[in-house]
Amino acid sequence: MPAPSEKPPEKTPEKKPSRIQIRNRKKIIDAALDVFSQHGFRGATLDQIAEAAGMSKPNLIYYFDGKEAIHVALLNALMTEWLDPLRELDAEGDPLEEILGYVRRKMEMSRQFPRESRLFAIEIIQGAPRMLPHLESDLKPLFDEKCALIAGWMNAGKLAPQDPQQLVMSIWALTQHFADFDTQVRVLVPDETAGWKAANAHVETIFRAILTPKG
Amino acid sequence: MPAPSEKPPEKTPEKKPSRIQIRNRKKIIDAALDVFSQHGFRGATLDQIAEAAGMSKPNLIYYFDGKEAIHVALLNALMTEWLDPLRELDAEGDPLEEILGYVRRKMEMSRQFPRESRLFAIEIIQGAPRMLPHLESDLKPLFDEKCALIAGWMNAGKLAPQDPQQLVMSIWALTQHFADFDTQVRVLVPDETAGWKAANAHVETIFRAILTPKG
DNA sequence: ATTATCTATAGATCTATAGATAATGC
DNA sequence: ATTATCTATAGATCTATAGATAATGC
Repeated sequence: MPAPSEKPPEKTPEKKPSRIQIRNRKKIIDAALDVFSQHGFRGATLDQIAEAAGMSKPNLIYYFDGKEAIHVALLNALMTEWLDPLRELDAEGDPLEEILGYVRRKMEMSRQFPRESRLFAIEIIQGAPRMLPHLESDLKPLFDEKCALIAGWMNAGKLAPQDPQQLVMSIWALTQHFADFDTQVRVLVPDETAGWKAANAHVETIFRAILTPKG
Repeated sequence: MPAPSEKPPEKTPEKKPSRIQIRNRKKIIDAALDVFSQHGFRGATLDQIAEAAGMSKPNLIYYFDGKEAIHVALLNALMTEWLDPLRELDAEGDPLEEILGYVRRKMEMSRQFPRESRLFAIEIIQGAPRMLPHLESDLKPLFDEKCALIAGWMNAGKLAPQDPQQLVMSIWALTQHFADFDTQVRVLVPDETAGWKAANAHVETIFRAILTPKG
């Protein structure tokens, strides 16, 4: 057994960041969201991020260890809030309304945060090289927990029985489509306002139809 | 009015390509599909394509005008067959079975041709810089035509009434999800065979539920 | 004193071309 | 003769660093 150390057990001796640190790291992360969500990791350049952030390229590297560190920091920062709507699925609520509420929140996120949706989409399509650990450690347990909750609701006869995993993935597929494939949707349904309204209604119809327990 | 020309009206004096031309252009396009579908246009390099095609980098440029020409040729070559399942939607068939058949064909394409699905997905997510004209000229007319057909079926009481545009986009969103987000699906539903089976069943349930006319 | 920013540039990577050589088709 | 392939490399682009200068916080 080692002798007790003099030092208190401070694991990371990081100083607290200054106000400028905080502000500039945020600026960089937001600029990185713009650039990475549009071009993917390899297609994005530090020049583009620096331009979008309004600072010089070496200054980016002053705040982050490099291009990859910026990307990882961005993914980390967004992952938690991206999963919040699913976390809010409440075992105490009315099952059908809980799930429809989740669907509505996801649609709202697609409308308000399309960059985040596209960032994750590109990363996953490309094999999630920098996000796979997060999928395993963050997404999987939450997914399993909520699938079990939904399965319980089905067993109690509150929802039409079906594969809970497929149900949740269907919600993602449908809601995120409108953010990720916006370019295509705008070609086919030029009226954006009417399109969103119709999309919301259609998605709600789908899940009401398959979830409402029969007789 | 110009005097009639001596020459016959040959528009493009291209010679017919040799067997080697055809074989090598195919090899390059297939290699490009591998690389572009995984990394997107900017993230892909000619080195990777050359390696995948088993030929030297300058040799790629001998067969195509450059990186962008390869990408465009690839998109052109795939667009037609990618839309074939939708073209097959037959006005003479049974409406519900026609649409369920289309859904099954799309699921089968996601399973068999995930690279093609991802190639288009990345291109569209990034704003379709090299595909927007095709969306307007090829996809849009076909989409409008088939939406009109579906609307007719609904008016005739053969299908439950709903927004045909949203219906078609829902089919795309759900079926393509399993190809594009395969990495995530594999984390959440590790058993691939069972996963596909459940996915097929679930997607079919959804469209049967919302399309079957009431009463 | 420490933190933040800038200019200049090294070194790697990438697209594309030049120009020579090899293979193929009449 | 024409088509196909290769080596070598020019020129652009990109990430990251070095090292000097400016701004900020006790």
